[in-house]
Amino acid sequence: MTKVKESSTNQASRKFLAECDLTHAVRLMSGRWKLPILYLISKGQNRFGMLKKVIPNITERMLTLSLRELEDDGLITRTVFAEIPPRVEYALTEIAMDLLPICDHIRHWGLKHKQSIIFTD
Amino acid sequence: MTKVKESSTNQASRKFLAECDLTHAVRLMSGRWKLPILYLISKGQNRFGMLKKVIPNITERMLTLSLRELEDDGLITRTVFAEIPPRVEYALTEIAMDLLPICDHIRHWGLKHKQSIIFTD
DNA sequence: TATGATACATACAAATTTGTAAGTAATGAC
DNA sequence: GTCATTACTTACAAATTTGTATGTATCATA
Repeated sequence: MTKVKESSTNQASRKFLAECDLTHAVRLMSGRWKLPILYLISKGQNRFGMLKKVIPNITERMLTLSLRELEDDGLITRTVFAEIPPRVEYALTEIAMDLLPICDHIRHWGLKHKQSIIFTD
Repeated sequence: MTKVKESSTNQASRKFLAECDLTHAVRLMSGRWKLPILYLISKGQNRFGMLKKVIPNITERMLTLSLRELEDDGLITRTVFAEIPPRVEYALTEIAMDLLPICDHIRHWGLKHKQSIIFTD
């Protein structure tokens, strides 16, 4: 969620893990607000103000940071319109749209997992 | 990776997000070493020492913490044998095995994403 | 000239995750 | 009695992520 910092074991293993396609992918989804944002954009909530309204608890700062990261990771595009007051629209990229059906699988598994825990504890 | 701390906005939104099956699921996979560990256990690397050997860069502390969390989350089981030197074996739970095919999807998407970035930058 | 609307930016602080270094416990082999 | 083996634990520190509070820019409208 921030810039690259100094070199360290931390950075080294991050790089190492990025070589694996799986951990690379999971890292892209890993910010707290990333997937909610992606999902909502796909549902038409494609402006800063809209997202702010529909995501409870998110702060403007985190919304900004998350949008920037999603953009840097090639998951959303950002279009600025030369209007006042400003208008900026976000949209999913193709690769992000490919992620949506996988998210359905993950969501389904998440529910199953919740239920499996109820019956185990 | 640690205990529950004081109440805060942070905790509040974590709880909120856990209500969503998708973010709940992603959170389970989100530790840096979680999926590598799960994968390796599924491939027969089911002891502490084995995992330590085959996962470059991981520290004993992180391995311990990750294994504990996976256990707490119901993704692996831990079996202690009454031997000296100690022998402890880990195994995937059923719900964790259900995750494996989904991981294949995610991995495949991760590769596609990497390629999409190469051709865009 | 002041206000509102929109989409941010910035300085700072708290919470969380990850890493470093050293130590523990049990016991059979030497 | 010392050592090796295995699977950890603990105190501490660094790095990363998330949150709080406040400020900025533009221009049309009142």
